[in-house]
Amino acid sequence: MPPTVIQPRREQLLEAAAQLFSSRGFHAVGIDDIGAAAGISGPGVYRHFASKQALLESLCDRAMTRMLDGAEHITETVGDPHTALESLVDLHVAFTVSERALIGVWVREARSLSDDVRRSLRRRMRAYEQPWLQVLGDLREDLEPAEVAVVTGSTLAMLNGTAFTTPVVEPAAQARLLRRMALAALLARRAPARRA
Amino acid sequence: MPPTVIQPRREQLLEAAAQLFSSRGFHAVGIDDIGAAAGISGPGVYRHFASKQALLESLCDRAMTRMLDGAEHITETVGDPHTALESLVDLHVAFTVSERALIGVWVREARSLSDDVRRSLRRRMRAYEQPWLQVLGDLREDLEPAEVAVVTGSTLAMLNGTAFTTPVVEPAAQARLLRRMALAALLARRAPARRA
DNA sequence: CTGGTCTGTGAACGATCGCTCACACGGTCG
DNA sequence: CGACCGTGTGAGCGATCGTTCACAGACCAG
Repeated sequence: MPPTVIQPRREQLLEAAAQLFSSRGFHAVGIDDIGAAAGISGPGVYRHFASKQALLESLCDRAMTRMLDGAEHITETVGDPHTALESLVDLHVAFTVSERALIGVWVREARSLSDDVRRSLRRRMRAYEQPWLQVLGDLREDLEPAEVAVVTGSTLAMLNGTAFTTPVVEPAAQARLLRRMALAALLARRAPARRA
Repeated sequence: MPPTVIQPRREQLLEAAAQLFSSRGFHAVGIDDIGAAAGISGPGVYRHFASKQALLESLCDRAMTRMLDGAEHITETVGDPHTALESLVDLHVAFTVSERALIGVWVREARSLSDDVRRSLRRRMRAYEQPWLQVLGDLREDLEPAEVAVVTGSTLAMLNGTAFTTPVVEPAAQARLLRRMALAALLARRAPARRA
């Protein structure tokens, strides 16, 4: 990606809104703030988006689309459940470091969406979790399906949680740590081996 | 008021605000909503709290106080680092199931606090994490202090994340699952043992 | 009864904010 | 050139909402 590319105004607005919504919250950000952050001011935003809600919807839709794009790519190409799980974890970890703002918006501001849009996104989210449930269900025959869902959801919550804290180690090291923790949490069975 | 009132009005308001803020978000909840949920309406809230902000501050302060109360109790009574870590995990898991609303408010609405209040709470949060860092630092000599902080923060994020999803298994089973996952994530070392 | 405090109410004010509108400027096309 | 269109602006409208205010009933003291 070349530095300082002149992005179209619409892309600038989405980028600015992602940052602002993620750091200050949807309701605390004004249209003027978003416009100003993108180089225009106030009502000029409405030349590119129908409403502030539409901006939020575009952001959440974008986050979900990017997640789904990668997830489908995994399940087709991998056979071994264990390596498939590792690939899923790697993918999501990479997503959390490259799309921090989008994750923050999705996790914290989904409540500000209209009911039907939120339902649609929740459905797509379940589709994203589907390969996780599939693979983990094969690897964890000690768990009920509902428990598999809890383990998956909690692991994703851990990874997404990095969007709320300012990174304190270099991204690569953080990614390695998160990968290891996620796999350990996903595969933790009863009576964990206490080392002497 | 009918004699159904057992809790003082102030407590009812805090309870109502916790539920509403957690489910709908601070900015999306009106003073009238809070009052109505507590049996009074509108400006009557201002007989008990100076402002809507003050209500949010009371809630976050309460969440932090309850967490800190238990955490100090642990580090004094336990010597073995491993059992101390288990106690810390058990305590936080119990907290996430008993105080879902407060956690949801703290995690998602801390941005709506004034700067000084938020700083004060962050400082107390670091105090809460202190025993975690201490104990985990002893158990994980393979990690830098910064990495210990990342592991601790990610684990807490996983546990707190349960406040965002509707529970799908019974609380006791969920608590067992979370406990196991948290300990596995905290103690996951390099090259996790792949069982044959 | 009189005065005071506590807790509640409805009405209204003031500020914020999302959004609309009339207008302006710079292209491109017929 | 004139017409159109995409994109920008400042002014302003309308609605929401946090907050204040004047007032009222309950209770208690003297």
